[in-house]
Amino acid sequence: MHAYRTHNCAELRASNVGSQVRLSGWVHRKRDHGGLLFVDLRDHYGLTQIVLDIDSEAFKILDRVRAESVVTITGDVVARDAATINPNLSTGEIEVRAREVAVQSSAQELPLPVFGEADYPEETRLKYRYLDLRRERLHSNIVLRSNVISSVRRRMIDQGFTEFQTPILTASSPEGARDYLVPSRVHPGKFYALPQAPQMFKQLLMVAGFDRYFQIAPCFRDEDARADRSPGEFYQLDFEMSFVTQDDVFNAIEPVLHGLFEEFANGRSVSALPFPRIPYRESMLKYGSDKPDLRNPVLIHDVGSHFTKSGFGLFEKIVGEGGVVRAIPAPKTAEKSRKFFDDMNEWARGEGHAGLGYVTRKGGEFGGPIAKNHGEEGMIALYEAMGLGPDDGCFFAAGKEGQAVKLAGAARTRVAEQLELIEAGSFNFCWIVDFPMFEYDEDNKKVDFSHNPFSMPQGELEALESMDPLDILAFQYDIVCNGVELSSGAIRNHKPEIMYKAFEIAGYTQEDVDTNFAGMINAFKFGAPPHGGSAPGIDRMVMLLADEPNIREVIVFPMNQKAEDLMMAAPGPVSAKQLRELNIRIVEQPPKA
RNA sequence: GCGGGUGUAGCUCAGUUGGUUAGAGCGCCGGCCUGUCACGCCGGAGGUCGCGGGUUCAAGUCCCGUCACUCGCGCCA
Repeated sequence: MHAYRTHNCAELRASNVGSQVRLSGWVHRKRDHGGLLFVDLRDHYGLTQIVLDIDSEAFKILDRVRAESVVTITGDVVARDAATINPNLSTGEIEVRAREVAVQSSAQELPLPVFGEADYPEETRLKYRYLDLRRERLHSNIVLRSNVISSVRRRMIDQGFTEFQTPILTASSPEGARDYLVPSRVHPGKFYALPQAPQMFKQLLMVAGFDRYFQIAPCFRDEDARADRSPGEFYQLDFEMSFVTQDDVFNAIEPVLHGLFEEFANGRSVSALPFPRIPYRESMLKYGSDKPDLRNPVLIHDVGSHFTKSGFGLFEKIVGEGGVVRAIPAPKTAEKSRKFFDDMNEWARGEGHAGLGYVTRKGGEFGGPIAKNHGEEGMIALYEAMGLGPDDGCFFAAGKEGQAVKLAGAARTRVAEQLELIEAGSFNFCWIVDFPMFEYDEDNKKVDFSHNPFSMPQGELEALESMDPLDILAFQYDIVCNGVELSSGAIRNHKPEIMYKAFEIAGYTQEDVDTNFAGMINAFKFGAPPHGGSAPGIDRMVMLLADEPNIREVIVFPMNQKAEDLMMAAPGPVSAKQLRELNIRIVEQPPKA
């Protein structure tokens, strides 16, 4: 008989009754009846009930061990009485009557119970991650993650992509985040950077003629965390394709994402192919965001033209000064109290906005100061333009365009949450396309790249030379699901002369480009194919599929919000010897340990 | 860097207007129990109320500061 097990803890059935078996696992739960002891033995696969009689040697041993100790049980599979069958357990028709017990590892009192579904503080969960990982929800999330990754890999290979590994110790790449730096021992004073993404490498692989690249790529960015953004490191499905247009990229990756989400949807619906394509400007107007949640049916309207001459002086003034007025419908709110509308306004102020105006409507009757001053005739025209009904209320975000768009977008989300309008159980995908190539940087009073400087401008060199830079669009796109940005991508700029020109518009010289992006710009001078790609975030996809609100729930060993690993105690100090070898001196002592 | 929330037993939490010895459930320790599967019953141990200062006859509770965790803003395409 095998030293540890003949079966796993989810395997035994009525057909095994009569056989002698050996099981190993964790003591999940004990139920001591004095003369009789039940133990739920747990492993990765499931639970099996062990029974021990008071007079057995095994009883004395198991009676003493605490929950989460690891034991090996040898015994006989017996059928349960009809009355004691547990239908909630795959092994519920049988139990194992123990003859021998070996304690492989006994557990101390636990800082974090494994049994049950209670919530525990993040700090405890992270410090004792290996215990948290034994718990059902987290355990199955991590298994889901593994299944998602192998499905992605299979689907990409089926689409003709080839998997590569690119360097982890490299030079800074052109993403905009802070780099993680690694000091070089061999070159005192010089540093490697961990890749924020394998951007340049994948483009160089296209130059090298590999045609279709992908990688489940670790990416490192030294930026602060969010609920959907793990600090430090994350994984992308990074891919790149040669001789493609934007539509070719969409057509290649859409079936992968669609198939993947269908595979793990578990009854939830997935947007039909092809996914909707929404121009950036339209998205900012209708959804107030470049990552719209299409499960939310509320659409924002640009209504400034209704207020060029209005009894409501504030909006007239804002429009007159070049500002905008955006309306956010609040459908079927006739029965909502005044408090609902006032609370929304209060919330907007709390978010740092000047306020969120509103109009109420009940049975066709308008209410609120805006309606009163603007006049019924004007309100009817406004409602007709938006297609709103006799019991629909409406909120207004007014001011400078940037601010108003932001407020309108946030209000759209909040209205839908409050009114419970967001469709449950669906994955709604869309592409956001036609991002602007440049934007005006208010801080530095100059034109700068709005996203990736290596995107191909629509219209190429001719556009760069003839158009107002702020009107130039790029072959740059984002894929969004349920309001979560999965990734951005682009058709790349593979022509040095266009690159130099684009950088010139953003205020960089040819020399700047040549020094900072030497590897890539040189490569483009020796025959580069047109190419493009994208890099959907793996963690975020798993998060959506697992229906988890926090990205830590789908990462096996995550760091906390302050980018610390509480279990491994990282980051930590290093020895003086290590620092000497690296020619590094700490100039400022940290405040305290 | 900024703003919100939280911090009381190993864990999850309650604790009224500031008022007696700070409670409950789970877990732990001891005892009882032969059919439980969140087993049940009896008993027990376990507390720097995050930390520091202040107000007060009296502080878990009020005030100031500080720390930790977390959510958001900034940042991150």
